[in-house]
Amino acid sequence: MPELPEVETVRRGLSPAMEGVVIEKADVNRPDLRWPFPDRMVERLTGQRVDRLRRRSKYILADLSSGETLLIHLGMSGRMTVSGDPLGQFAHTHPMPEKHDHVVFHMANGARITFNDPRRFGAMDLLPTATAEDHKLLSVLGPEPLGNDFHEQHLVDAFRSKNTPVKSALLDQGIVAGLGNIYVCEALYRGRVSPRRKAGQISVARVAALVPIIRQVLQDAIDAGGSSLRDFRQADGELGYFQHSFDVYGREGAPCRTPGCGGEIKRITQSGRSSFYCAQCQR
DNA sequence: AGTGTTACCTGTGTGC
DNA sequence: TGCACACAGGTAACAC
Repeated sequence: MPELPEVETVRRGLSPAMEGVVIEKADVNRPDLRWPFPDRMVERLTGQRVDRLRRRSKYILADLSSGETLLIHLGMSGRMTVSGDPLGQFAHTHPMPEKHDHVVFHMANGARITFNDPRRFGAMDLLPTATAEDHKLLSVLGPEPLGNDFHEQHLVDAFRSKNTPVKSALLDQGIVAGLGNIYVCEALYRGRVSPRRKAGQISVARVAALVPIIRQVLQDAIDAGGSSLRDFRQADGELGYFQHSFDVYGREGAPCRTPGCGGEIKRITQSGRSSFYCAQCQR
């Protein structure tokens, strides 16, 4: 489950194989992922040109020439990989079909895009492009963390009356859209804020400081091609590299990297998820 | 209303 | 090797 940087990495990888290209055929190999696929999905995709691939939070949006948009979510374990395009940018030969290859797009340029998702927490839907932001999954989202609507005042206002731990607040997609467990941990470490602190109890200055930190963490991860843990692959099947840059995530028991801190990274559970942090320098 | 917990799935790693 | 168990990047539906 890719968070925003991983989804953006996938989108960029798919773009040269899909944008401006007609979907010649779509294989839909099961009736559902997390939810049932939309009615007549194969018919509504076949013959449509992908005019643009966009991203909103962790969703990939493919605007089709029919006036509909294909919404794709990778859930926890979803992958989309490209094979066999005629430009030779990707692997030349198509791989053998694998278990959990739920949807396959056969593009008119010879590329094949395979959606594989073992846990099936992913989703796909078709919606009118003109009113895409009204879709129930998108209408509840807060601002894009890398966009202009995510600014210091927004986060200060969102946190002001929150009695919940800042960890939960930053995971709340209605406050800011696209962060997940990893990047929240990393951003709080860089901001020296304890994940246990109540959001409404942090000083305005420290909340404001989190905004550029969040942007930077995400941008650093995008620049590294995302993080590859168990499941994530870029669209060309390559690994991302940002996992080597984690300061706290997955580093339970390891020394804190803050110069002179001397603390040790701890793991605690907050609302069912692991939080990694240094209790010494994150307050 | 706001907040925490559970459930949806399969795969993998660990310890016995 | 086999087995049980904990855990995994998300999010919606619950139960307070």
